[in-house]
Order: sequence, then structure tokens, then C-alpha cells
Amino acid sequence: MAWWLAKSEPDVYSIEDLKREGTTLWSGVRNYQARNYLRSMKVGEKLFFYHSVVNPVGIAGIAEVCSIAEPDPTQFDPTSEYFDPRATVDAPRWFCPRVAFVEAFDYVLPRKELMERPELEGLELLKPRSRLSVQPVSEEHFRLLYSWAKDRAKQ
DNA sequence: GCCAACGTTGGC
DNA sequence: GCCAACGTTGGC
Repeated sequence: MAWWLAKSEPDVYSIEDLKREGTTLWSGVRNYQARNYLRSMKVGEKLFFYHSVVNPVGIAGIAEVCSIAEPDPTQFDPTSEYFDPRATVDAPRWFCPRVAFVEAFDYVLPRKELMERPELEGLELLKPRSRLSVQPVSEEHFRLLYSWAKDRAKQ
């Protein structure tokens, strides 16, 4: 069982969009390391849904893998901004799992607050200039972050 | 297989 | 909008 964090710009796709739609294909990732993480995700694994390029940036909720990675359809679509002319149906390059909405936090955990927590030492997200849009999170960090989100929502 | 140029990411 | 860091591309 692994734990994850995936980034999305809420102007493009937010936790509220996922709440409304129920599930979505996590398509459009075009980085090999992130792709490898997406391919290793198993049904039932949880992801933090992180809002990037917004004020404030932070962890906005939770999603869950509901089906394992399949070829990302946007790579074959010439009208998509994620079209990859080097990909073919027989030899796809990009893969994406389907994820389901679990919850939207009442209190979005701001990145700024996370950076003040020494307990989060080693969290990929907080490493300087970490850019990966899909990252593993340790179970310990996942539980810690989840309980902080809950506690802050009560305040 | 090196490496310079280029494009992208993403916090600020 | 800036810009540092990083990944990718492609000529050699």
C-alpha cells in the first residue's frame, strides 16, 4: 500500500471539479518519473489532491485510485494540448489511473504552514524546487497531514 | 554520449 | 511577471 500526492492547478481541475464528477482520469502528466508513479498506483490507494499555482497553494483534499493506469487518451488526440505525436496506440507513452473523490478539506492546508513543521522533513513536496506533479508520501506523513487538516478545520 | 539550447514548472 | 531549477531535445 502506497500513499501519494498529486498536483493540479485548480483553474484547470480542482478538488471541487472532482467532487462534482465523482471520478476522473488523471491524464495529462508528461514526465517520466511521474508517469512511473502513476503506473505503480493500486486500486484503493489514497492521494492528496494538491492545488498549485493558486493563492494559497496547498493540500485541498483526498482522492482514491479506483482503477489502475491505462493509456492516457489525450496523447492520441491531435486537438489536445497533451497530444504526443510520438505515441501510438500500439506503443503508448503515457498512462493514467482513474481516481475517485474522497473528500475536500474544509481547511486547505497551506504549503506555507507545512514548511513550518519539522516533522515533515523529507516530504518530497517541501524539498527545494521539487517539481514532480505526482509524488509518493510516507504513510506517517500522510496520517500526520490528514490529522492536521482535520484539526485546523475545527479551529 | 556530451552538452548547449530550449521549454516548462511552480513558488513567490 | 520573474526566474531558478529541472527535463528534454537534438546536433555533433
